Amino acid sequence: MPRDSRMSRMLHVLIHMDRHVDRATSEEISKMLGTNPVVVRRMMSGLREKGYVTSEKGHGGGWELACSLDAITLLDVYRAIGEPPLFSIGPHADRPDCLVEQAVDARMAEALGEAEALLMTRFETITVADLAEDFERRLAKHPAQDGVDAVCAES
Amino acid sequence: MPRDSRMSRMLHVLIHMDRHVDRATSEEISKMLGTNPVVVRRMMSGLREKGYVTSEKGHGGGWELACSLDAITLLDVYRAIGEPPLFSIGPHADRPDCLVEQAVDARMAEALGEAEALLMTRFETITVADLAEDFERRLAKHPAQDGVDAVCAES
DNA sequence: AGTTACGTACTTTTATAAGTTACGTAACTG
DNA sequence: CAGTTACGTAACTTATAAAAGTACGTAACT
Repeated sequence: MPRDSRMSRMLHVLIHMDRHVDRATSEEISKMLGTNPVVVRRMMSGLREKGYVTSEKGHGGGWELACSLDAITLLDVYRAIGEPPLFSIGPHADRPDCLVEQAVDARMAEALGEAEALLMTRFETITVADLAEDFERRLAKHPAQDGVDAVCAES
Repeated sequence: MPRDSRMSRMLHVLIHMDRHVDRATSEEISKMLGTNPVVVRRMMSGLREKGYVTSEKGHGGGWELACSLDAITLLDVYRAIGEPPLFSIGPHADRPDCLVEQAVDARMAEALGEAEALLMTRFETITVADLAEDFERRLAKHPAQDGVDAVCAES
């Protein structure tokens, strides 16, 4: 199974919307991400529910940022996309009968839980605005490519 | 894709081999885990390469523990099964052209890397013997089920 | 020689993220 | 108000990577 890239893609979109466009349709965003408008709507609906973006139907409709990027943390985005499973390792059975397995799984879960907690605190301290600044710094170091060309050539 | 449960299963096997049997064939182990002997050989081959178990062919052959459980940490087992990917979230592209994406992915990788590092240090401090002790404690609290019955009823 | 059991290349199955189709609804345009 | 644009969403299909399974080879013992 492919790895879940929704979080990375949503961050990508948020920064683009802040820096490069006032409003964008799902169609436009989907071209930027190299995907399909329906996929975009699906991914962005979680962000809308949390109030980070708004959507308008009909002529001149599309998506718009509803707040400043420094008001959105990576944790917010992670939650907005539905807190997908973090780890690709884990126990074999949900409720094993074997006591050995129970002991093994409990300790593994403990260690994984600590790692998850750390990741969540890291996500909480990073705002999307921080990432946008990272981007600006990268842009400054790539003077050869100007403006939009350095951005989403293919994505 | 199903979640990778090899680590949990290998720990399970190591503890069983220490407590309940001197030597076990892949066939026997596979019944314990509810799987196929080939799967067992594949999973255990990494442990053999690291010297934690030995295997013998032919009559009376099978698998045997080659060291004490307190000499094996969870990190050792994680490495022995080939250090599989830990996370099920990640970037969409391997080497994105877009500078926004690069900035996003870099920070995400940093946070994930810290979580991974923490998990590795936790794995390093836990020995398989620690898990075996956890198991003994659980067994003491379940006097109704005796011996092997409390172990791998189905697994 | 016959049997047991590991070793491994190759094939099949399965889980899940991603993508697609189809159709509904809301909002703007002329 | 008819036509067009664009989001909303359920249902279905595809792609892909991990895991499981099959087949056959080899080593070791009786």
